[in-house]
Amino acid sequence: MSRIEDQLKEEFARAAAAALELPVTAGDIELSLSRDKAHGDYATNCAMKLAKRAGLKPREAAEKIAAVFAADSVNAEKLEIAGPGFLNVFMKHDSLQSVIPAVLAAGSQWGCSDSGHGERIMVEFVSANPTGDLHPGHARGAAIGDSLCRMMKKAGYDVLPEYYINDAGNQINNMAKSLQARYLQACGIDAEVPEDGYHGADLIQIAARMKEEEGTKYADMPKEESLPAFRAYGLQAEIAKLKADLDEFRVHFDVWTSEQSLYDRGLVRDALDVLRGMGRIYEADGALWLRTADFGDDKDRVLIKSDGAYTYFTSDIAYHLDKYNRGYTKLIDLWGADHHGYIARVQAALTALGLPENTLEVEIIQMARLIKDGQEFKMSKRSGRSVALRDLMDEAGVDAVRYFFASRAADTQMDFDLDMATKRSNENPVYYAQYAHARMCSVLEKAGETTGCDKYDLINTEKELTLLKLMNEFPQVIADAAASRMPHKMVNYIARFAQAFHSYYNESKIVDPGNPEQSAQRVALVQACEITLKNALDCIGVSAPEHM
RNA sequence: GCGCCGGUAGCUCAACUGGAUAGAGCAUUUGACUACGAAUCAAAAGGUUACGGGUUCGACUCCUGUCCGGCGCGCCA
Repeated sequence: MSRIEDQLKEEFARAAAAALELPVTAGDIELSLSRDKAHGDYATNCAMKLAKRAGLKPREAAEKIAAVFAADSVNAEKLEIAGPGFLNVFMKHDSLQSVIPAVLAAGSQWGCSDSGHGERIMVEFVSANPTGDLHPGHARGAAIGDSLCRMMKKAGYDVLPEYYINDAGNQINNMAKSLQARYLQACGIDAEVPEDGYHGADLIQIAARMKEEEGTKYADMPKEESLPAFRAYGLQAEIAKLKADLDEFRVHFDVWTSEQSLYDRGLVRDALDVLRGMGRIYEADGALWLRTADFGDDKDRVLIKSDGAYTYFTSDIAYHLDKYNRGYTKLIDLWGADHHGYIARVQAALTALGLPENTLEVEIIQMARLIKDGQEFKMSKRSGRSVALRDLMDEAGVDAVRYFFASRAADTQMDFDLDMATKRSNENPVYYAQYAHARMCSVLEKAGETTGCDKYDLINTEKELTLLKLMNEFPQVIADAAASRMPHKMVNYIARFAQAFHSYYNESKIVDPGNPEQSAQRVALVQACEITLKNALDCIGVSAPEHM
């Protein structure tokens, strides 16, 4: 897709192999956009990388490669050796210009590639317990996970986003008891939410709706007897709410898997049988243990407690085995930072099951502190006073929240400044990018219908060439962000691209009746920019408005 | 005590996974609306990359020691 970069890599590989007499492939060549125009358009450090293997000094290796590099074959103007051994390529303008018709032809598909080679990947994320509202940490995971899935699809992976519903554990009983208390309160009966229950406001609303729909018939029942009804009602209400909130947040899951269903379908028992057959489990202290310590965990872990109940760990093993058995060779899990201690034991369990190394890849989503009025906004489980995803969406809007969460690397703690996110002004970076898009649309509107040009030889100012290079880079940026699981790289790209366009816009008159040929070419350039920026924003699920 | 993540400009964060002079936004200062949208642009200022040692052509990045912050270490989920 990124024709120029691929061609350059191949030519460098050929030249290096011939000059240094080493086996070098295009995959070994790192190519980067030069930041300083004195360093040309593209640069590679391959001479320095290969020098040691060739037994040469970096500079000597660079000279040898440069001597056999065929600049003409890749439409390059010239090649220069610089600094300790960098090879800088200066491209002919027409090779950069050719990106414009490529973008116009590809349209909404521009940026897609097959760099993922159709690899089957399941991405499991959010997976919050159905016991309350989604908090900022979940929102961060949702924004990152969904952006990742969007980009992996564009980069040619066969990706499946999935949500795991923890509907089988004690926490559901606690939720049921809490809902029961709220229901009784709604019926005017004195009742208290248990100490270890859920105190969030959402259960008050659910209780009110339950009373409305089913009346007060549970008020007179013994608590034990009515509990299953609260459990069932609460579960479906919480799950429906999760789906609605995530839907509004533009986060989509192809599959929702229920933990309880793993038991119902016998998958937990099956997984246990497999482990038993492999001799990985033993009994001690009345419980059943898995030998995770043999596979890198600190100690062995309990699968069945002495009271006969399964642990969460056991169903989780069954779940991951099921994912694998469904044909996914790569399993990506996004977990909150407070679960990082759990990684070693799950990895150990999968190794014990005989799954290939590195089948499971856990990405840790670090905490997000909420800053309001310049101070940290702490949330309290007890009072149920906390900020939910819904609050964030209401206050700041989906675009701003998604953009902000996607803009930071997942594994670093971050502050979410509500005051800034709420501002609909230039202090908020998402508007900068969206405004660039609106401006492009505005220009195109003024220009009227366009069909592109035969050539783009008049697109050659410095700022125009910058835009061309950025567009050339786009498919590679998606592929990189997907492969490295770093959606924030796309946000960086968006910011750079918007900046380049704003700068160009202020410098140049685009629609100019007095200069029809140049005008037509520039309009086509803007059209290609609009497609690129829109597709880039789509990678992180942010809208590209035509007017603001 | 052990483990994981982090410490970069006044603040919030980047840095193409070892590359050239460490970059953006906000805040501060200066200039630009009689051109397609000023939610913009142009420019200035701001740094011993927590601290020491090591590895090499080259270190914010890798190794090692110390200090600081967050999180985790259950027959909970």
